[in-house]
Amino acid sequence: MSDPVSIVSSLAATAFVAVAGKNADPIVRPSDRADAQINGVLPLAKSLGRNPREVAEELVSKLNLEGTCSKVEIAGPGFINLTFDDGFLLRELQKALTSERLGVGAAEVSRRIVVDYSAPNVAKEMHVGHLRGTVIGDALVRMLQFVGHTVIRENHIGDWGTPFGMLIEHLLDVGETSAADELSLGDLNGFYKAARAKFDADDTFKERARLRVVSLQGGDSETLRLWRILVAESTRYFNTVYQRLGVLLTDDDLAGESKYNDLLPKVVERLRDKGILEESDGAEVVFPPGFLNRDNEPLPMIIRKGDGGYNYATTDLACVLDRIERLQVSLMLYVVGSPQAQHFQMLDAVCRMAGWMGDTDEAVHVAFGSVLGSDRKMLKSRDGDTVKLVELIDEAIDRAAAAVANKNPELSESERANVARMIGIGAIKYADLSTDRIKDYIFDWDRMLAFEGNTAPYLQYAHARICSIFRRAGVDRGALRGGDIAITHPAERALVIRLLQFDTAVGETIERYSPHRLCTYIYDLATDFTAFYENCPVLKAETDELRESRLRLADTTALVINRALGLLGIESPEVM
RNA sequence: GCCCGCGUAGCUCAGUGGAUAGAGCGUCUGCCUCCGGAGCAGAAGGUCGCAAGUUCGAUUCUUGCCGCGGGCGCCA
Repeated sequence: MSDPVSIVSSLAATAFVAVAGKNADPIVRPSDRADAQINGVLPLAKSLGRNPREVAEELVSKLNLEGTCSKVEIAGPGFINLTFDDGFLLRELQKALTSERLGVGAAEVSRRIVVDYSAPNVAKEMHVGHLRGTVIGDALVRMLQFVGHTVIRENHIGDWGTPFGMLIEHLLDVGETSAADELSLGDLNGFYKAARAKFDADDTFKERARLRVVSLQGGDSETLRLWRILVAESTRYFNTVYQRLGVLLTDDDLAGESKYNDLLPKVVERLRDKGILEESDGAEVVFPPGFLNRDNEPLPMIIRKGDGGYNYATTDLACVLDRIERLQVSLMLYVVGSPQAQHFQMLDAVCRMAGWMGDTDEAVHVAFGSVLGSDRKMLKSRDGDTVKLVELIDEAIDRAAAAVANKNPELSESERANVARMIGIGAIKYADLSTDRIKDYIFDWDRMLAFEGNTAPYLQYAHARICSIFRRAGVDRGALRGGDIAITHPAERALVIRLLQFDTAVGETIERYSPHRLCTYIYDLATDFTAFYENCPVLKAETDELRESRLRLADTTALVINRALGLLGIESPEVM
C-alpha cells in the first residue's frame, strides 16, 4: 500500500473509532480542494446526533497525522481537508521504487483462479467478436498474476458438436492434405462456408454429415483421427493469431468442450442424485428458481436433450465441477459477451443448488459489450462479413507503420517495423480496454491510432520520449535509482502523488475486473508528466542535484508506464 | 409480455453518496527561437434521458416511465 490516501484513510479510521466508539467509514477521497478530504464526519455526526463541526474538531484532535500531513483544516459543514507532507510523499515514493511491484501491494489472500477467455471455434475464423474477450481476459490474467494470485488460463474452444459432422465430411471431400493446408493458412471461413453450403444444398452430404456426427460421438477411431486434424490445424492457426496479438494463451491453456465429454454423464448422475433433475418435454432439466420463460413459466436449464444429446449447459456444468474439484479453484472468471448473462446466472444457480459451489466459491461473468462500426451496428467488413481478426491486425500495423514513418523518418526499416507492430497492436488492445467493458464500443481507426488523447500511441510516445531524455543526457537510468528526489514545484508534487496511486489503480481494476480503470490511470499519469515536463526543466535544471532528482522522476514515470501497459499486454517502445 | 444492460458537452468517452460534473477530438481567441508539440493559456459548449422517493446532501442508491441494445427450453 503506497497510496497516501489509503494510508491516511487507515489512520483516520482509528480516530473515527475513538470518537464514535465503533467502526465508521471515514470516507477519505482525493480532493480538488486539498490532497484528500475526509467526508465521513457528516454521516457520523448525524448518527451521533451531534453538531458536525464539533465532531470534526474532536476528530482532528484525535487524528495523529504527524509526519503524514502538513495541513489539516475543517471546511464547510464538516469536511476535513488534508494536505500531505512532502517528506511523507517522498519517503513513500522511495519505498514504492524499491519494492518489487512499484508500490503495488500483494493481494491479501492469494487465490487459485480460473480465467476463461477467448474461446474461438475450431474451423471458424477468429473475428472482432473474439477480440474483446481475448484482450480483456489476457489483461486480467496479467494483473491477477501480478498481485500474487495463481491463475489458470482456460481457452474454451468450440471443438465439439453437430457442425463437426459436415466439417469432417468436407475434409474428406477436399482431401486431408489440402484441407490441412487450407486450414493452417488461416482460410477458415472458406473451409467452413464450403462445408455449410454443401450441407444446405446436398441431401446426401447432409446424411453423411449426420452419420459422421454419430460416429464421432460414438468414438470411432478413424472419425476421431479426422477430427483431430481439424482441431490441430485450427489451434495452430489460433496460436499464430495469439502470438501476433501478444497474448499469453498457448496450447497448454486449451480446454475445449471435448475435454469434458467424459464428465457429462457424471453431471447428469450427480444432479439426479441430488434430486434436482426433472423431466420436461422429454428432456432432462433443472429448474433454478426465479427464471421464467416467455410465458411466465419456469425456465429450465437443459442438461440432456430429448434426443439424449448434451449441450453447452452440460459442458459448462462439467467445467465447474472440474475447476472446483480437480483444479481446486475458488474463483472462476468468465470473460464472455454480455448476451450470455442469463446463461451464467442460471449456471451459477444450478451449481449452488447442486452444492458444487459453496459460500467461498465465486463465479463471475466478466461481461463485455459488442464492437460496433461508426454506424453503431455490429462491425462488419465492406461486403457485410464479419471482420477477420488477422485482417484487423494487419491493418493496424500498416497504419501504425505509416504514422511512424511520418513521425520519425530516421528509424531503420527493421526498427520501424518493430515499433509499428507494438503501436498497431497496442492501439487495438488499448481501444478495447480503455472503455468500460460492459458498454458497446465504437471501433475507429483514426481515434485509436491518434497520438493525442487517451490512446496507446500517446502513452507509448510518452514512454519513448522519457527514454530519449536519458539518451540525450547520457545517463544510465539504473545507476540513478535510490538517490534523492525533491519536490520543488507543484507539478513535481502532483506527479509524485500520481505515481503513488499506481497501487490503488491496480487494486480498483482488479476489484471490478475493469481494465479501463488502469487505462485512465496511465493516461492521467502521462498527463501529469507532461505538466511536469512543461514546467520543470530536466536537463537544463538549475543544479545537478535538481537535474538528477528530476531525472529520477522521469525514470519512475517511465517504469510505471511500462509496467502498467505491460499489465494490459501492451509493449512500450523506447523509440518511436 | 417478462428479464438484463446502457442513456453524462456537437462527437468519442471518463467520473462520483458530498462542497463549482471532467478528458480527448471538433469550434473560437491568444502564446511559445520548445529537453523530439505527448505544445501552452483561455473561451464557448451540460436541466448528468424524464419524474418521484430515500438522504443533511443524489448525476451516483430505489421505484416508475421513455429511448436504444440484448436475452427469454432442447444453437453456443
